[in-house]
Amino acid sequence: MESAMSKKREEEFKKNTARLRYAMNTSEAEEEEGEKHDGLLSVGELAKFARVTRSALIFYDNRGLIRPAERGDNNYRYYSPYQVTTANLINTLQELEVPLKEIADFTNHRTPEKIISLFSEQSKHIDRRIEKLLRAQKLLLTLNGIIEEGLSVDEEKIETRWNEEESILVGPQIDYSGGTTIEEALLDFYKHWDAADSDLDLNYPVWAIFSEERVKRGDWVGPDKFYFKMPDAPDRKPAGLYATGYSRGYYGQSAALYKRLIAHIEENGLEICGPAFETYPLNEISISDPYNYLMRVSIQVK
Amino acid sequence: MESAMSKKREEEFKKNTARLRYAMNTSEAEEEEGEKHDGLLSVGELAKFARVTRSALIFYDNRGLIRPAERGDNNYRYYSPYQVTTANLINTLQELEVPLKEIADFTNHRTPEKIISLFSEQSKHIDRRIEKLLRAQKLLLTLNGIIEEGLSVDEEKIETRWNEEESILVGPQIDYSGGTTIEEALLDFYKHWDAADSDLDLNYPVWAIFSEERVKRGDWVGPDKFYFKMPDAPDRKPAGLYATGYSRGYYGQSAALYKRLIAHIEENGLEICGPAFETYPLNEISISDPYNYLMRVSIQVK
DNA sequence: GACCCTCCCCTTAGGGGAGGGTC
DNA sequence: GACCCTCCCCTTAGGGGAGGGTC
Repeated sequence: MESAMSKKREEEFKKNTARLRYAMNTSEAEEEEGEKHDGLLSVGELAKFARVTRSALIFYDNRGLIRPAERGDNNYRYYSPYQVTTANLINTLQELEVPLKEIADFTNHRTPEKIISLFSEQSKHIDRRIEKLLRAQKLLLTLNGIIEEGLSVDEEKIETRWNEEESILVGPQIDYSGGTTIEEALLDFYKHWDAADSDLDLNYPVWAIFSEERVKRGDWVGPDKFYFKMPDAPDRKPAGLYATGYSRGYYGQSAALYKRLIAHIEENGLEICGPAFETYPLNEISISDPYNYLMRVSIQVK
Repeated sequence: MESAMSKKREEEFKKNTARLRYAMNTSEAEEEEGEKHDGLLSVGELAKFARVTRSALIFYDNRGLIRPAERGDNNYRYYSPYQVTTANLINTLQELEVPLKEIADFTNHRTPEKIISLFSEQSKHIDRRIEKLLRAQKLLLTLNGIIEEGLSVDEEKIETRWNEEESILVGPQIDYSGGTTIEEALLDFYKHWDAADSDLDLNYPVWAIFSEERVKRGDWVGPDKFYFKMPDAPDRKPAGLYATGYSRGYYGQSAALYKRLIAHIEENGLEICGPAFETYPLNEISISDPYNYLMRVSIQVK
């Protein structure tokens, strides 16, 4: 590694070091005979400064990532304090999930140009990772909001209330003509968005819409459309007056709830004026027993 | 797991399903004899929708994370489309580095309360991770700026220019009275900040200040203070006129450069009016040969 | 031909000793 | 007593086959 050129520099360096020792009031003899390692660090010490474990440093030594500046007669590792920088750099790259092999490649053949391109690539990578984390966070908070609502609700009562607009992503009209089952329709829904936009976050809950006409007909077996309940989506569940009720059961066991809702609507002299939204605030995400999911149906009324 | 209560619900469910089959125009016989798995997914299909590999799903099955809804007579795995949700949730938690064992614990004993606390804990965790990433990014971009400057510079020329203020973090005055070496002083510098603030980012480059008096005396062996070159730090390298020169060599081989700088200052009728800042734009981070680091000395003049 | 099944071996980045020597 | 050394075995989350059966 060291060229003839740098051999020359090394000699010059030793002269300088001698001068330095003189200035620092230490002698070469003192340093060599007693095997002192002034200003050098043991593994444990470097570990402390670089905030890694001893075993990690031994591992890095074996992998050629940071070789100790010296080995004592006792085979102890002695590191120069400048190696704190190197250890820190390795840590930073590790945090960014650069594999050790790549880090070793870089540190063993480093040039300013390579380092610049490594760093700016990693910086872009950080941007992408932050975006991903923010997306995941939005998902978690959305799910939490839904579950909290599910817990806070009076499951027996049917109420008619004003609901605000909600951001949703609605899928295509479901076609049952070929004997399609609900499960197949749900798969088609996933396929639809999977094909449409590979960047879409398919992790949001999928719920169902029953058209006004279908609800009035008393046909609440298969929904008209599925939709994602997700923020920043292009579609809207319209604001308005909704009669809302709850029930426990598995997906689709909503017939009794629809009947109760319709009875309530009639008793209160209201009229259905929009689709029904069938949602599952407590489903397989938070409930083990599949026959105990909490469903919620809201029908737009006036 | 399934209680007596839910046994009853299951029966009810089967009645509903029968109704559903009727509505959907399929018969029970058709489903049972031919071993059709309508609306169910094979491993490969679920893998596609959930955006994981087949082997990951097999692994999850073995670990009890997602068991297929059914096994065929051929021992094939068949998943319900609702399990896409579960798979997605597992993915999200994995991205957040929740270990599989913990995920399994949660999904096998999930309750709404546990899920809420898991999600909100993870959400806070995301905040912390984003902070860390932004810190790492700031470091990388700072280092890149320094290296780029090192590459773009004319190493031969000495120039006197106006420099803007720079944000730095200055360590304590170095005491050489006990025969302290520079290496030991550097260690003390790290120890100082390590003890002072455990949250400090010690990964920024460490450079040296030589006081005006020391420079004028021609004593450029040991610096007066070390400092971190870092953004958002409390101290300042003052704005002003600086004579700046470059040289190649190892740490501390700066004597010749100081002499050239002082000669330049005298020739140009300038006068030293502040400390010298000795920095290493290209050091072990980007250069392999330790005798070829690029150093830069700036002396404040008027 | 494309999928699916069950082994079985391999990988990354160390952690945690055991057994023995050193400051 | 606190550190350091070199083995050596173990872990997580699968990936990549081999060898054999299924749609």
